[in-house]
Amino acid sequence: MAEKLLICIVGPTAIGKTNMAINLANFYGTEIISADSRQFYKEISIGTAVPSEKELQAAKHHFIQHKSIFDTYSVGDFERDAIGLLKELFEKQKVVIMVGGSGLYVDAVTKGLDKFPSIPSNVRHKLIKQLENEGIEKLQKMLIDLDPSYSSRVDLENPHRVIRALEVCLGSGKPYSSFLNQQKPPRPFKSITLGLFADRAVIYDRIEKRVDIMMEQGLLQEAREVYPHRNQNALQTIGYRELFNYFDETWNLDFAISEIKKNTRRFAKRQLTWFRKDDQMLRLDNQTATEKVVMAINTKLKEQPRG
RNA sequence: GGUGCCUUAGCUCAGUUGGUAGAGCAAUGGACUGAAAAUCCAUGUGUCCCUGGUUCGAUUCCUGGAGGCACCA
Repeated sequence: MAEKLLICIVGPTAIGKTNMAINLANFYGTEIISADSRQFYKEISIGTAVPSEKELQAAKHHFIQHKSIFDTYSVGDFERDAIGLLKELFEKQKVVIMVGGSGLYVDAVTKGLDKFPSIPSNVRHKLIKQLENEGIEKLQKMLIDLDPSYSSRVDLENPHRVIRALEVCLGSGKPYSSFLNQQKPPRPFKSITLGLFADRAVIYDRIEKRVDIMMEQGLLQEAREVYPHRNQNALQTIGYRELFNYFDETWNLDFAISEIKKNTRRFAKRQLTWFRKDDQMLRLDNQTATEKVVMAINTKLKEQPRG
């Protein structure tokens, strides 16, 4: 059986990933897996730049708006679902496209996460309460005690990191670090990653224009509909949080919009930091024509038989 | 046309009794294995408008210009 290939398209927000994915999917006659941690949720579409109706018809997409903001859906869930779907798709396809700006989610599919036991959600809730009431120092001490090895490596100032490690320690009775670096079974496909890039000024310009377009498309109304549920994790999302502050009357609308633009720029910068460290990536200008992209992929596959 | 005030980082401004400068915001670099569009760490980037003078030394004082604002004509 010929080897299966997953083509991943990554890059900062608003760079043109959706369009590239559709063009490649059509070229290979295949389907698209979305690896975008916010496009999963059906209640939020304008602010997450979900592909348009027309784009969704141009190629079959998966993991777009298949969840609700009331569901909890983690990277681990996504990894499991995506690998399951890929198994099906590769039965009829030689090539599948994956596209998304969430670097961790892309890595979960291509490289795999270590297996962790599932932890009851009340463990985390307790830790969050403890953080609020007693501060981070208490949690830092607990982690140093329960997992000295990991505590010497982790960013102890980062509450999310500390709480995650602690919930595993407390929920499993074993150190968080004991679950890391497991032998992972190799994926039954090879993958190649295309990184789309452009000058920073170009990216920022595209971001600003896209935010204006989102507002014209009715982002305000969409945000207002989910406003009562603002504490849901899925709504800790750029474009919604800022408008919630406007609904609160703590910000005026113009300021909220400029904050959306600023926070999107910073998000794009973080994405660039993440993707920059992948030295296997095939880096492409965001305007590269499809035929040239395909040629670049073929060249890359020849020079690097294993992926 | 006259008088007064202003010109310093991308922006708004502070400051140096003469020893080449610093805040806020913006920005930049980085970390990150089940919250990841989240979360966290670090960083001052500069013809101090131009010109000539005084001075060991001028962004600072003086001359002349340019631009801006205000008031008077």
